[in-house]
Amino acid sequence: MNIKVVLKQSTLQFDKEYIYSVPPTLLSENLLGAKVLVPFGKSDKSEEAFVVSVMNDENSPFYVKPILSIEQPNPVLFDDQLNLVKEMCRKYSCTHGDAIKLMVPTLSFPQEKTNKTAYLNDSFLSEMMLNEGEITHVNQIRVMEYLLEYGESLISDILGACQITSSTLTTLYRKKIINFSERAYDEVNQDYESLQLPLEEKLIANSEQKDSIEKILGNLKGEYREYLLHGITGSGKTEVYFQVINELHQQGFGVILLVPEISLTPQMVSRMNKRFGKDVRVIHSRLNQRERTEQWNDIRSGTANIVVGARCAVFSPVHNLGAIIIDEEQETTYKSQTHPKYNALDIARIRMRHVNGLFIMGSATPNVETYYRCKTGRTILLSLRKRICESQLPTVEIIDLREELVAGNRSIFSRALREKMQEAFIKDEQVLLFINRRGYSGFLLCRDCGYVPKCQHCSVSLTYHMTHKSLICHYCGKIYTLPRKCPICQNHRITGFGAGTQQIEQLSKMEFPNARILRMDQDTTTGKGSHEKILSAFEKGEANLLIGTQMIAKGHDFPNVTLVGILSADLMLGLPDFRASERTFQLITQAAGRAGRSIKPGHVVIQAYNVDDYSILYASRQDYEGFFDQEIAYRQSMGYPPFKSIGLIMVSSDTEDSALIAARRIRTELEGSLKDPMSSSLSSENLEIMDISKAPTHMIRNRYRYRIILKATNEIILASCFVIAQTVAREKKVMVSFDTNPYQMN
DNA sequence: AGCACGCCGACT
DNA sequence: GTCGGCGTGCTC
Repeated sequence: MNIKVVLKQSTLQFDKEYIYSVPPTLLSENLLGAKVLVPFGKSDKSEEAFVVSVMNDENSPFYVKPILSIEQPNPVLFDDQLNLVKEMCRKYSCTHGDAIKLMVPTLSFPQEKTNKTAYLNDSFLSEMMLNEGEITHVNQIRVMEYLLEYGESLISDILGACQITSSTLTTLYRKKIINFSERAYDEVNQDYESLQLPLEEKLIANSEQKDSIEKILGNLKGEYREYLLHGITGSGKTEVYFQVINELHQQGFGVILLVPEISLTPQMVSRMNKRFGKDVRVIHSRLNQRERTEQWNDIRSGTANIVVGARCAVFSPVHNLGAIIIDEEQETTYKSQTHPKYNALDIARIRMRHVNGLFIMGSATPNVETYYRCKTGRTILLSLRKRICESQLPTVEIIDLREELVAGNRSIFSRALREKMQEAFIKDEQVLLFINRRGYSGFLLCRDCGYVPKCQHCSVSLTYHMTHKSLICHYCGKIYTLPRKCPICQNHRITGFGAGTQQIEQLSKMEFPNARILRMDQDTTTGKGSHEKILSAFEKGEANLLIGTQMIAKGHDFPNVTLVGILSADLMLGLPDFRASERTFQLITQAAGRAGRSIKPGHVVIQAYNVDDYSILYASRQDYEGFFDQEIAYRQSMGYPPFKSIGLIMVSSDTEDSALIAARRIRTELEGSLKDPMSSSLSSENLEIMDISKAPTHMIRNRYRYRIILKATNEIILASCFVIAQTVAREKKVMVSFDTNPYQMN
């Protein structure tokens, strides 16, 4: 018998289906989706491969080699996953192996039953020994940066995340910078069988929720259906998900529920556990290889058939998959940043279409692309308009910061915001202050000559970390000491600039000496569960002012918050990104949704310079429809998604010249194929090639970056452009990466 | 990506 | 004569 296989390890140039024969001794029932070893190439080197089809006819056109062995006979990939692999190759121009690696855990060597962890030495942390003299190796810096960010972590996680071997850890241990410890197996892994189930009762749905549930479940006719649950925060989308999952589960279907970031949604996970007990498995990026494999095995074997997880969980091998639900579908975390740069929304659509199931999205501020699908009838729109508890929508006030300047107020707090904050504190009510993460990270500036310290390896300003008294490059992770004086003009007036969360905290302390302040950002959320700690401390009223980035808008309900301030709502509008307006609208709407979640009326103060921008105006009125109408007109006139697909080719090399030369070559190559109708499907009708430009971050990790932006009528066109780019890159020995419809344009 | 083939210059 | 440079092309 003959089979077609694809290689786990290959490149675009030779990635295709290869035909092999199966010797009679190896014949088995379940070959489709199995993992096999095959002899490959002139030297017959043993390669890992996956069976993608079993051929009935024996008359293969060429000589076929027999496979060597069957590694895993039970299908490692289900039929719908095999289909997904093919679609991903087409859509993202990745290899079969690239796609498959997202679907199977890569447990290369057996691991011990204990979980060894490493953490930064306390004395090291307190003495702040961070300086360039002692730690010079990039790998060691990476580890320290990782541990600073995540706290105590599993060794396997560190090795994987920092791309290092254990020798680096040994060195750091010898230098007394880190320590090791061991945690018991059970601490990390729940014992699902002994998990006693105080199963949560289902709540009574209100009429809107009931209507949505009925519409979704009424359509179980074995046809593909796609829904958008459009509901403001607090309208009870979660309960709709749960009742749908419950019904499908009763009927024997499996379900995948995606959430933006597991660590921000502990309630969702615990409610799922309470509701569906031992049938639930949780998948997220903090799992180590063995934990991941265990969860995956339980799902693949059918021991559990409900999966909650982050982006990567969309590939789970769930039996009889009935639905994929994506909560907060507008979140950027659903788009992968590494090749293949898939979007979980697209993956879910492909999978559910193939199995004729349900694809359900939920959001208060849907992606423009998603809402457009509703308008064109491809997605069924279900609206939840009422908040469950009888709370009122907050009142919104827009402050023009230019007028504040004219009035002589150069503080980051407008007069109105300061007044409202004082009022709230007097009434013993709570305040949330949002700052825009992007463009707001603090950096160091010489007040005399204007010098800003930059990373030696990346063309970005270094971020000032007050807690570690150091400068850290957010691109490569290198840590620098804080200069005492300006290296250019030797002056000492070199200080922090830009309103990072830390500066805002300090300014708030000065303005409101009586406020009890909590801050939530990268620095205060190291270690597991720290998000949760800060949020619940605030919920309990241990502070009356919480300052943070968008992350404070998620998860918790704060009934005593009556005032929300957005310090600079329009910072993102200046970015060269076609999604800037959409992101601004989403930020404001989300932030506003945090005000007045109970009987007390809420108030929102939006500070901005571009107060006339439609994203700010519509957000202040909580008018999604109005925003959408204007935004979709803009997208159409400019030829942006969903009307056309944007492709981004990034060429990088260790010299400026070679990167630019390769980028030019790619561009001429692409232009050539436009004019040559015989060679490809590309034409000037379906593809527009922009000029080469320096990437906004021109250098990262010592590599120079140029980009070419493409506008095409569909994504398949882009995929063929990427193949051309890839071929040129191989010739010119440079690196290329590509992205379709990126969420960030840098 | 590897790896073999193949076609030229330098060398024991 | 042969060793080895790396340009080109193939991998069931």
